Amino acid sequence: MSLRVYNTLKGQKEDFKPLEPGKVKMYVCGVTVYDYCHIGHARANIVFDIIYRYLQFAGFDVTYVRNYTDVDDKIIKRANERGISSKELSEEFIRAFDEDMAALGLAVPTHQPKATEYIPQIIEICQKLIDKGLAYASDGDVYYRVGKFPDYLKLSGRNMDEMQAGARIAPGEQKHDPMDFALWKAAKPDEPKWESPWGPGRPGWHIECSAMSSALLGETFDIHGGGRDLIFPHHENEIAQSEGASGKPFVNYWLHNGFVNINQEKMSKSLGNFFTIRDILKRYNPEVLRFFILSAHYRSPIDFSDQNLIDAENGLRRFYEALDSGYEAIDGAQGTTPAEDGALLETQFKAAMDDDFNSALAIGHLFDAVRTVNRLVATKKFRKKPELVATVADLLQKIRTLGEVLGILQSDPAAWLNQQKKAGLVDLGLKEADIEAAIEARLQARKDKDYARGDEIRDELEARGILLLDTAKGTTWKLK
RNA sequence: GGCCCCGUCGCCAAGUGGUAAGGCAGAGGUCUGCAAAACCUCCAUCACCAGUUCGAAUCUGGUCGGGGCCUCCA
Repeated sequence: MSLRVYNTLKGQKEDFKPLEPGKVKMYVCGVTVYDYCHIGHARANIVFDIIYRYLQFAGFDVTYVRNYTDVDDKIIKRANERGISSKELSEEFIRAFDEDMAALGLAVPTHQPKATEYIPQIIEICQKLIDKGLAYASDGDVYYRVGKFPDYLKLSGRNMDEMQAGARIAPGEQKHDPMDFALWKAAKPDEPKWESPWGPGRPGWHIECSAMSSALLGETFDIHGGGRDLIFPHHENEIAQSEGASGKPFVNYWLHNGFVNINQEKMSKSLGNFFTIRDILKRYNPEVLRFFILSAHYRSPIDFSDQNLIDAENGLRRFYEALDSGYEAIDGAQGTTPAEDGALLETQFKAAMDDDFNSALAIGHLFDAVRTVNRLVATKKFRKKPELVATVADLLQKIRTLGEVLGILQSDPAAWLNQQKKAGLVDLGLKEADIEAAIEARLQARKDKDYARGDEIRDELEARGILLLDTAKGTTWKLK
């Protein structure tokens, strides 16, 4: 089974063949750093995180580049509003971004370039495009002459005539044609600026990705990713810039993740219905958010709601409870003997991920493995059956290894469950000591065969959201 | 208006020609003093209509419904 990916450029799934066998060069558009990241950013970054992880798991040597766009109209505007420099503002939000991504457990990319560190390369591309007649300087600005690039709109599948109907030239722009776009913008007063052959100015909107990707990955590379909304104009323009300048194919596989919706509607700042990652992590474990996102295919829209996150939390709990009881049951036994069930799980997992990174299907297979573990552990005289213990040990090992590819199931099971319980207690306004005291009281009542009193205590706790569990090792509790 | 996507069990969600994964919820059972968890069993013909095909959730056309891009956006 080999990897297949959906390529936006072709509109279909294709066999994935890297330029250089065994190596993958991947670029993903990062964020413009002027505000806190929202859950849409979380999805995009988590999705490409697991693509990065899976490619490595599949044996590729991956170079992963994710940029920071730290010069931009929105940054300038926001910095001016706050009376600080663009640099101060962008540095603040780069830190915030890094914190958020770390909280979400993302692997760190190979390179994380900043646009402002690539100004010379940006100017070079602009010059090359001017030399080739694909761009022109106009009153300190530089614009891309879209009409000179025949492949324009090949990614988004649009048509020039229809696009032109809606295009217009904004006041202050010096375009020859409404469809042309800015590569370089002359600096206005109080704007960050760099010297250039066309006077002091700053990069346009799309050029930095062309510059950084070619500098770090070469003129042609394997994978370019980002959200669907970047297909036009951002990625379309990147293609025009990069292929225009180099005369070579820019990217072989374009991957785009779907949106996060709120109540079936796109989340957006203009609608005011967005949640920041920080907001979410106050209420939910980061792994819950990741699990929720990975429980749908990356190209599908996903609906964000409390109920859906609670469902995800319950699903994750099933994993951790199985891991917890499984590890306890094997009591330190190692999965030295590869078992049939474990091999099957790995085969199915790979098949799912090979099919355009179908994490939802992969998780389904992991759930199957959980049931197998639970079933075996519940077998009578389990501990006296070495072959079953070995199978469970192997399965638990596999579940964790494959979980790591998805960035989940890496916590200590008991600790994770405990942390969930404690977080829930705070919500319920209860203290652990009170519960322990109630358990003691009930234990005494049961010793005295006063089951009525015992049940009464249990019912009282249940009414407050706590379930008591009688196990072989004593009474524990969990959130209802 | 142009381009594009989606509509699968009560909910979430896989499944692009071969007869519907998985999770949650629900029903019955095993276990339990009673419970909980776990396990076992059960629980959908895929918005609608018409085609293509030996065979369609999967292909084609149409209808209805929802969403996205075309302006900053993951």
